Amino acid sequence: MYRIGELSALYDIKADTLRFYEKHGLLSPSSRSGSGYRLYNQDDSERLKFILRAKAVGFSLNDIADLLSIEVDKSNRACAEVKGLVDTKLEQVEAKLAELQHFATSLKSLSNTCCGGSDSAEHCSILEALESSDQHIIAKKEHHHFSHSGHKD
Amino acid sequence: MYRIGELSALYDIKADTLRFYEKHGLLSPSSRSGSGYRLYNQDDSERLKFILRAKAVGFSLNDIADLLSIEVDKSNRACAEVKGLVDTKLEQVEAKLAELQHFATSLKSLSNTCCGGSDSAEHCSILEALESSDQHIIAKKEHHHFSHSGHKD
DNA sequence: CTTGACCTTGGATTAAACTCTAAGGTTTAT
DNA sequence: ATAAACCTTAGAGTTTAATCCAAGGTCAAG
Repeated sequence: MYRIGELSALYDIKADTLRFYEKHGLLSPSSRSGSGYRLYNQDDSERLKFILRAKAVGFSLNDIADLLSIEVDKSNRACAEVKGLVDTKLEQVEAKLAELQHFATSLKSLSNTCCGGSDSAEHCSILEALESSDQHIIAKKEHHHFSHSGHKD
Repeated sequence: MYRIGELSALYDIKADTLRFYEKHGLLSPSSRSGSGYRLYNQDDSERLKFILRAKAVGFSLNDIADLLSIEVDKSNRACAEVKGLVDTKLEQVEAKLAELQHFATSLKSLSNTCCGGSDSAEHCSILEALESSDQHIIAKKEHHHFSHSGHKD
């Protein structure tokens, strides 16, 4: 069991951020102490890790709320629906993956080819390195507000 | 040569966004028409594609400005410095890649294992699927304001 | 039994990244 | 030649995601 300060320290975020996520239905502590302190368990911590991961790779809190709703939604029904949601997100993730692999390749070739030592950096251009890129995968976001869960404290 | 409306249509963004990027030193049209219209060439278009790609995978405009500065910085000096910048970004990209691969794997197993048809979605939990995750790569951003290039129109 | 570091709330402020408005100039189509 | 659909600018407004503040309750150490 973590208190808000402990959990926030664990992930190097502000306690305020945790309260913010709670207010917006992303992460609620599984229990409260007698005096009302938030108490987060290991599952809560995993969920937070998930949120931060997803955020780090460019998903909005809206997107993440959608993803997390899958967990809430489980048990006996709407399995096809769930699969649909997952597959949509999977497509987005794979598009991002393709982008990133492209980046990584470009950056690597930049790092290797051009900057071997104290040589001239004549061709140090990311755009040059990327010039052979032609998938325009650039993810279009659908943005439906994520405050759809009536949490209001 | 594209005018602002053409280029923005090409990438499904607002013309305003292009002006915004210009104001913040991310992308300037290579020329102007007699009457002052912005005229973007193919290189400008490539640069924009790069910006949107980077944005889509979670880099801030600050980060992107850093990346693009590599291009500006080329020719004969500061090669080690450039390499340092590239390698830093490469680390970030690879951290994001690892995150995303994790996501993709989890989502795939979710899609395959659990949701064959109209069965129970009892185990449809992303968190369950992600439970074996233990790298806390969650990128910490350094945020130095990106309006360091004195473009002011 | 009080000091200081925690915690609570609601509401204000910030920063990044757009997005829009107002006031006006340009271009193309009828 | 004039309307519709572009373009220009400066500046205000919006959204997202925090982050801070004020007023106060809680708890462990001296």
